[in-house]
Amino acid sequence: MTDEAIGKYLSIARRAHASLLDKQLAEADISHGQILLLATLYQEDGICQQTLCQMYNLNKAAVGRGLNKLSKIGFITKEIDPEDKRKKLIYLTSKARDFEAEFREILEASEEKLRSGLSEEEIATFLTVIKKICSNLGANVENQEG
Amino acid sequence: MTDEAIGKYLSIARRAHASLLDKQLAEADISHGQILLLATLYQEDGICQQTLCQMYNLNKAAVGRGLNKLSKIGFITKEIDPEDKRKKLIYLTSKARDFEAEFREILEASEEKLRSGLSEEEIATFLTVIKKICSNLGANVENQEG
DNA sequence: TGAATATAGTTGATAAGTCAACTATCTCTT
DNA sequence: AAGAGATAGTTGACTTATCAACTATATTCA
Repeated sequence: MTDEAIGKYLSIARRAHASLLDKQLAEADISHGQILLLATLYQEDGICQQTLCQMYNLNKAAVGRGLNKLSKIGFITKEIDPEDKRKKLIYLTSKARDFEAEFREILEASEEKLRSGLSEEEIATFLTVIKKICSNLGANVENQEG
Repeated sequence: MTDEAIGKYLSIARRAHASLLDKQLAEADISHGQILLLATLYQEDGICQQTLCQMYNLNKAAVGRGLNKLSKIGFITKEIDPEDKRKKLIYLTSKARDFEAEFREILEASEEKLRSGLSEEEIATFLTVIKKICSNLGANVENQEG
């Protein structure tokens, strides 16, 4: 089990973080599965689902269902790409835009909590290592800024 | 989103790792949800479910269901603790014992894959940081050896 | 002793993710 | 142009996990 340590802590840390996010976003009717999607759309909307899959190494079914939840709370619309009718382009609604500042605050607060007591150097190494782990596992995460 | 980096990579790495483990353990009818439980029982069985909850900050329903799966494939039995009839003590079967060596090999191989290309020092820092993150998140992971 | 409370485990509802099968559209090759 | 194969998205079945409600047993304390 000593040998299993990295996998073990990935599991524990991920669950704990997801729980925290769920609590902090419960009022907004958002849960952790929608966070990466929404955060990405705040940076750039009008993208298609496949793009989101690639950015996070997420299954297309997971992306489709996550977006459906955002759609149900009126945060996004899907429009068929006129240039390729297989694709659906995802656009944020004004309701989503109104939530952006609050969303950022919540995310920043949770990231602060995660990082508390850690030095800049430790965090930098951690990020380098976890990216390498992702790539070792075949999760070719799109590098949108480092 | 730069600020969200740690949470993002925790999610990506954990999913990728779980997928890998599922593939490697599929033949044995085991999936990633049973790994921490089984690995712990190989170290020490005759413990109760609550102990497993505490070690991994896992919900008791999750532990109960994970153990039910191990029970279905004939890997464990549950016996009521004669000293406290609320508790059920979990024991490995001989079928589980027969699988131990193979299980260890699979786990070690997956951990090797995770770690490839990383220095001892990077891994040490990574483990220190992720443990700190767990504790920042309130996941008070029991320290069974470091 | 007996009532209130705490603890161990189970069950039901729900969320998030995987895989595989499916539809629809597009592209490539001949 | 037509058919084969690739790509985008949806749906169904399944796994892991959460929370809340429940049962059963233990403990505490009045």
